[in-house]
Amino acid sequence: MKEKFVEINQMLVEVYDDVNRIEEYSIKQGAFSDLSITEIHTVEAVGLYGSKTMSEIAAQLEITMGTLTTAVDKLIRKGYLERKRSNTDRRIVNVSLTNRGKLAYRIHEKFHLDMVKAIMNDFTAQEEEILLKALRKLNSHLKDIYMAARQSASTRGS
Amino acid sequence: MKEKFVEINQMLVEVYDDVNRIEEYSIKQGAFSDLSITEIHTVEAVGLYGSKTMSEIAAQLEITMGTLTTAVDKLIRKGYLERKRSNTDRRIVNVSLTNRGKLAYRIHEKFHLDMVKAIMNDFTAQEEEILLKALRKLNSHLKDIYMAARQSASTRGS
DNA sequence: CCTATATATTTTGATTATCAAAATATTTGT
DNA sequence: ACAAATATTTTGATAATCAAAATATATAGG
Repeated sequence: MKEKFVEINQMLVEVYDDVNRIEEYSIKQGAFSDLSITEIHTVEAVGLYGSKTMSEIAAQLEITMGTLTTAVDKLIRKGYLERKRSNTDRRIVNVSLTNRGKLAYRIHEKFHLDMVKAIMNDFTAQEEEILLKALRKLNSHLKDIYMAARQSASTRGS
Repeated sequence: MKEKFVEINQMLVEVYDDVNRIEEYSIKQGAFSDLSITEIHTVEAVGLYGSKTMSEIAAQLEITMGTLTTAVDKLIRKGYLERKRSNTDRRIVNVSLTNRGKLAYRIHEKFHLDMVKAIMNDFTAQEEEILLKALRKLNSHLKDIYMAARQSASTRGS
């Protein structure tokens, strides 16, 4: 029994590392080699449609706004993002993707989908279905664990 | 059909992010809060048994030896690692875990297994088996993709 | 047995990602 | 109108990383 857990853990760790490294390599080739993984993720967080505020993006990425400010500065310099002060509330900054940013978003998305397709290639429809179900469960469990950890981290000492 | 790929991709991305964050929180609590995730991974790479050379560890972690040198310096200062020059070849440095390092290793390992156990708790034996199979497949596919990317990255321009 | 070359590691100098806390600008509640 | 709250940026610091130069040691060929 423990054997199985050990192997599942091993698999998860390796999958994790591989995904990370594959993503890294895939960016360094390709048309957007001037973006780091972190930067791609910021582009992803801004999203294709409309704009988001600095607070929204920072919350989604779980980084401080200070960190985000410098990240956005650089992505604007590189031509992927746009910054616009809100007219209704001048404190708020609305960040959106430029056309170049949208292109980067779509290409990165395609890379992800291609990877999934390659993986699912020799899965039967039934296996696919079961995997999806298992992943949903796995994901929801992780979210629970994560929320609990987050909670205990933020209330410690209070 | 594409729908399913999109969801599987989404699940994988979220699992990835959650695992990362859970690990981070779990370290920041616990007895070894003076270690970062990167440092825990270095401890893991050194391993419980015997010693490894700088080159071996750097290769395993896919970082340069320069990076590793400073990482090892700090982990020695913190009492997790030991450095010893080989007697048979004075160029070689053998790195091993101290008792404190071994304890950190075991506790981190336990954290991983507990997480897997918590996740698998309400999986049926059959689901467990299928997830494991899927993970094996996923992992082997990722390794293939990874090797190909690595190859094309290292031969580009030659 | 020397010397050139190869190997293992460390040092140096730089960059990127990150944070917490202070500063700035703007809005809102009383 | 002004104090408190909110949104963001700036500042000053640290960690992780790399490539290239420097150092130390080993090995192979004459």
